[in-house]
Amino acid sequence: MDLYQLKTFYTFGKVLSFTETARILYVSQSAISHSIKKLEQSLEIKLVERKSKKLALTAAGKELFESCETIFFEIEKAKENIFKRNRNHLQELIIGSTVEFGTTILIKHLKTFIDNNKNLKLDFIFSNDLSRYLLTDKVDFIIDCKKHFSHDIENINLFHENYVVIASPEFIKDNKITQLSDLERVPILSLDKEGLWWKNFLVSINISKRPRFKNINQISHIRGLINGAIEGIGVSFVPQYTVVNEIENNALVNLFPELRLKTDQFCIYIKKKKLSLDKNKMIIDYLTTIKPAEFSGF
Amino acid sequence: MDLYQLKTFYTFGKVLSFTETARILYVSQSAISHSIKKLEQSLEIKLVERKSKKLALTAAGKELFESCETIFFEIEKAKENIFKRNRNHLQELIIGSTVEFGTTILIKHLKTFIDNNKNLKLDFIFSNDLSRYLLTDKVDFIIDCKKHFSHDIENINLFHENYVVIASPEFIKDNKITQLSDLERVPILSLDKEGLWWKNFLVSINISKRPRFKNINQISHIRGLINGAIEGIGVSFVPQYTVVNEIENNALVNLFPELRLKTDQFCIYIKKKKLSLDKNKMIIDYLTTIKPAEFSGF
DNA sequence: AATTTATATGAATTAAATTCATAATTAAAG
DNA sequence: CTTTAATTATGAATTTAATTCATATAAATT
Repeated sequence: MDLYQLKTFYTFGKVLSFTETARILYVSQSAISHSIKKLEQSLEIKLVERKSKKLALTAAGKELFESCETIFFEIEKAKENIFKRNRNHLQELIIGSTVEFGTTILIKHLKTFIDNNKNLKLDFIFSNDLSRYLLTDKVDFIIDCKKHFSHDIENINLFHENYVVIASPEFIKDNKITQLSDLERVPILSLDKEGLWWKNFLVSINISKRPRFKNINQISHIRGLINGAIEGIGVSFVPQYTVVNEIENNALVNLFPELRLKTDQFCIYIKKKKLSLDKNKMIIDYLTTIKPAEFSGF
Repeated sequence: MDLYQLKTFYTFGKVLSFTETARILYVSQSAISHSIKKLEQSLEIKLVERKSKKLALTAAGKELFESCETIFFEIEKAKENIFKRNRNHLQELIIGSTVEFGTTILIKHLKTFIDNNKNLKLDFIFSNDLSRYLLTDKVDFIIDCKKHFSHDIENINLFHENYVVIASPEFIKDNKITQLSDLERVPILSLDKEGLWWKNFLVSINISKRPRFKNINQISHIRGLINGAIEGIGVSFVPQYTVVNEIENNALVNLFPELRLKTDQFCIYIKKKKLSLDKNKMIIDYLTTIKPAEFSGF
């Protein structure tokens, strides 16, 4: 069993595409095709189901892939052990997180950690579609409000994210917004066209009182939603921590502070095996000692 | 971390010699030297202590070697898993055992097992110095009367080996051997020159009655000791199971059947990790259900 | 001191993986 | 229902990297 063919197969198993595997490993698609074929020949068993253009692992392939998870993790661990002895070697740790949380709250709270762990190089990938980063090991772990359930993924609660409905004081005055039903006649700013972004708001309100938005404007970034509200374009719905300052400055007003809106649970999601790596232990220890309230912006 | 350099390092770690590693991997000594050097360079750490001609692992080297044990065992396991799906693939299992026990008793008892496990190819290495076969993974496990203690080696008791003092009826008559002290004036046949082979005999006898051999003849194989006794060259000391037939035929006589001689404990010694491999489980299960008495030749 | 045995090293060689160029296949788009 | 774009397969050419060769160096053994 050739170890490099195995490595190629493992990478392929995560993405199920030869072209993508080639990109990840910085080689040509042809190399991947040759490599996997040779592995199959040497083991005398089909690992990849090539029906049409869509590729999938065979039963044997799935089994071998599971073994690969262990094998390559052990290699990873061995590397960490060796590098720990190497004073001048920087360990690398890559965190994936949602864009807004990552760029503001996370970065802010990690300052101390980064200063105290000079032997650790922290990289960040901010995205709102974190699943594949986690599964393909492009990150060591992710911090996400979406759920990721799998037998080999551990989830660690961090905090509940509160949402607020916001608008500028002028907008509220001009449009005379005092109650929920008023939202039906003003522009609703949402990440998506359909207003699904407001889901947590809507499900928190009794169906009889729930406003039916008539006028939804899409703005595809949270910072856009915030600035849109500040400029008086409409009403926005955003995580509370993103607008703590704006509300304090009276640039924005929390429209319905009395409402108990559904919160999102932010968790760390990490492959169980990776929990045993020191670098992950350290930063997770650090993150879990931060009080939930600090994360939510208070 | 290059996986083939790692494999080379792992093999080296077992034998601590570049030349020997080269032999095992069927490459030149130069290749090993280059390979280990490159690995050290890529990890930026010394793995091998090259003081004089004798090589040893550094602390980092030992740590990496331990990791290798896990890594390459996982690969072994992965292989077994895949090959199990392959109907026409023969699994290989190599047993190491002492020469006499292996060539007679073991072979005899494994007949049924071999017949019932056609998908398993059994190989045997018979030697009286089994340690290195075990530690270098040249065998899957060994059956030995010598002790092998290590944190990662499991031992499983099989049976006690009884020894007997034997001579031909003619020899006994001619030399009028009736008591222990008679042994002092006849040729003593021993595997070694010094008569250490008779250790189990001597320690079993009170020091006051213990004979002091005057005339020791070395014969370097047990079968030689037996045939030497049959031919009337002298008195031999051998495991009981080796001469069951000869005693029955009256070719040999058990000289002091009333003595309670020290026995040797025969055990299976196997690297703990290997216990989880199916092929090993199967044969060990089989061996441990055989009654000790059957092993000792009754 | 001489001989044997073991490791180190740079250059030459060899082996094997990768790329290149292109065909074949299929999904997606118009 | 074409056309286009994207993906995999394949054999030959190329490139890369490991291995050998030839030899030096060093230590242990006789």
